[in-house]
Amino acid sequence: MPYPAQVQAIELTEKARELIESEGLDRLTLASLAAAFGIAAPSLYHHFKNKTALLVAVNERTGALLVEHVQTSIAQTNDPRERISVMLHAYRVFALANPSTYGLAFTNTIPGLQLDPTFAEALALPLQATVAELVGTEVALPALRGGWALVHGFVMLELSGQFRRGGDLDAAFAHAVETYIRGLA
Amino acid sequence: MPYPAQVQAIELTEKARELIESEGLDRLTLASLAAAFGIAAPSLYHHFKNKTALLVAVNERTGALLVEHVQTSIAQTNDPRERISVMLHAYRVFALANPSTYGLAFTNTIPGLQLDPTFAEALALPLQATVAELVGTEVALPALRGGWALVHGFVMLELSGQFRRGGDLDAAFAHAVETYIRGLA
DNA sequence: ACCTGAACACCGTTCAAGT
DNA sequence: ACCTGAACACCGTTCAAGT
Repeated sequence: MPYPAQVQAIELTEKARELIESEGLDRLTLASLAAAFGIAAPSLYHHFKNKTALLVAVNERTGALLVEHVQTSIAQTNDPRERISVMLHAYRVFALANPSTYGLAFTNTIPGLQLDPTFAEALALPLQATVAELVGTEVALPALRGGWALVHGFVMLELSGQFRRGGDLDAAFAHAVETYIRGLA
Repeated sequence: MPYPAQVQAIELTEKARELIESEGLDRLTLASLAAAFGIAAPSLYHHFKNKTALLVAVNERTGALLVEHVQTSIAQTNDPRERISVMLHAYRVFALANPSTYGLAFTNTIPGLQLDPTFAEALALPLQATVAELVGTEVALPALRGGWALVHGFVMLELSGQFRRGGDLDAAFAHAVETYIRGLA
């Protein structure tokens, strides 16, 4: 017998993303998510295999939003060095604006939560040619990885409150990015 | 009435650290830890306020081990650039050898788990003078933070399996470190 | 002071029964 | 096909009672 679906996987994923960001990951239970749609917790198993699958979907959404945000930022300029700089800064802005879900996407304390393999590629694609232009095709990949590591590490240390000796973190980040790009020459 | 203690907080912390590394964080329950000492789970509350307090203790131990490992490495050389390079490489070696506990120390998905504030200082101390020698006292702090961000980010991306386009990761890391140090000039 | 068994709250998950 | 209440397993935590 047909039964009108009261909820869709995409809505659930988006709501879960919002709840993680507003209430914290530990406050997101299947019961609380279901309650937000007026349904019971077991109903969620018709849309996701289990809670991990739901979180994986959230991470894919986070990755897509990040890629989108970063890609729109690079239209601003054509100079190779500035393009890299703008992209790394845009990346940080997104991470700081979405601390809980960004952190979740890269955590290794919860098993089975890896981001989709195509994510890194989508992120690197618009920059690969630019970087190759600067350092040559051969070292373009390691150079990109270093830049990614720099932003990711800075943001994660920031978000876990490790920079406690004061100082302007915006300036420190800008300095780190400049230093790395200068070293690429 | 006196009752001989069957277990000490330090032993519990160390065993917890080992279990997290060998079995995974999700497999460490208070019952399993207690069972490893032949006692019951509620007994642990005489040594730790709750599970979070136990994990904080584990993180402090991880931080101490990391600082120790990194500090012994820098005795090898006196050249400023090489000192920084050696330290960053030693840092990565430790993180890769202790993936689960290193990740736990910097996760932001579990509330209340921040590392002791003195940790970052202990880590920076032996390098601060060296870096100042290279870039001046004024930018020594941001320069250090950038270096820390680079290693931390690289290792975390490595550990969460984000570098999936092949290539020699050891070489990529060495390249990133060289690039950053070159940029410090 | 330290340890225990019993009990509780919470949460992910399963399932037979409803529409 | 989708949803539900009831039930179960697991785990962190509390507590009164033991040594």
